[in-house]
Amino acid sequence: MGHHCCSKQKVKRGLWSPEEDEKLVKYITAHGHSCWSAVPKHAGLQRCGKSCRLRWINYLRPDLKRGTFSEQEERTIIDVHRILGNRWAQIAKHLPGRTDNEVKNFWNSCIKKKLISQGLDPKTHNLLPASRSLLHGNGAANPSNPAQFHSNGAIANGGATTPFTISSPTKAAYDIVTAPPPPEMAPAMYEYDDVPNSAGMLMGHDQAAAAAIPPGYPYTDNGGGVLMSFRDQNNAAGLQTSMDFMNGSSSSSSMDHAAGMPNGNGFSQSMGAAFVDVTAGMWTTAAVESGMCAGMEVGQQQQQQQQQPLPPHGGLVQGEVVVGRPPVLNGGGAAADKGMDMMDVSSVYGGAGVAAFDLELMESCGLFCGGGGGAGNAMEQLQWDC
DNA sequence: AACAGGGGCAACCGCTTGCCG
DNA sequence: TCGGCAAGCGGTTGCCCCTGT
Repeated sequence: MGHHCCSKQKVKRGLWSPEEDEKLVKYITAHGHSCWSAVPKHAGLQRCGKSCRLRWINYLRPDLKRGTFSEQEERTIIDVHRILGNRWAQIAKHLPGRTDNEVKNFWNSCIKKKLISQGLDPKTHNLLPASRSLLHGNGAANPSNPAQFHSNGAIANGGATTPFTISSPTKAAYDIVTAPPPPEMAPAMYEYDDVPNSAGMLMGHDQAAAAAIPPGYPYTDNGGGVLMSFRDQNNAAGLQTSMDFMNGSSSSSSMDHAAGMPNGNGFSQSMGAAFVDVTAGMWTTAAVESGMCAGMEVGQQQQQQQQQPLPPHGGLVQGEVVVGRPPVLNGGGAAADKGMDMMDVSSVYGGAGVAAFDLELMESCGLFCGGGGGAGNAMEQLQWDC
């Protein structure tokens, strides 16, 4: 039984021959594919339009990246899958040059097994019951194993929670990035001081380093909140916007404008859950210093990352912040209100073509909680094309 | 050398979504 | 508002190749 779209015509099925590929590529290159159902006829192929479309998207497209997945790509898939589940097309959007089919196959053939071998449920990313009991037994953690590390982080916080990380190299019009710190601050702000010990527990943050932040530095808290900066990459002047995720306010905001928000605080209010994709060191420094989030712990995904200096802007570096439920949140933070037990936020240095912020992901996570600021459902207003 | 089994990948199937008249 | 059509998407199938026996 063929496709309903091509049941009337005799179509070939199965593997594509090089000749067919050539015909299709020639035609698409010359004429594009305004209507797939018309493509096979005009290209001289005995295939249905759907088959042509699949062949083009999954195999012939010139911008496809072939070959094995890199470690970074693998991590991205795992991270995004933890949030989105089997939404392969969405996951593939975070991997330039990869198709949903490719990601799906890679997951089924490789990652799934890896996770299982690490004692993780590939569906939920939680520990499998057997592994959970084992870990409760000795609490050993391997810092070089991110998946295991996550799990131990959750356990250490007493939670049956599912932390997640986000890494979103997408083409967003607005990237949320953190401005490079002043040189004298770089070590304190960007180096991870917090190294999990052998039992998988996370050590406290380097208070001395946090205290070294000069008063008035834009990324420190302003009395219980956390500020972060948005840089409009389309703005030649490099307009920056500071936002306070705990207190639900922001300065004149290009983000708000982009989101069609007339006032200057709607976006940040919706972000009351303090979900930020911000440099982990910065975020935690500010948070810890302010004492805002007593349950916050700083994780380390890779020992290597901790020892590396601040990467050049444009690179992609992922850190991780594991945020425990704070006993008290200032300013009506939605994290406590909505029972968000734990967040695990990647930090990404966004350069050109790298979005450090993905609203779609956040929406999927239910992170836009309304924030109690009367801004309504911000996501309904945010029609961003991620 | 022949065969079986498993893994990986390309392609298909069918449902959903979005657009347009 | 409704129906038809095309595209998008996720799950599934089937083929090919590699490896072990």
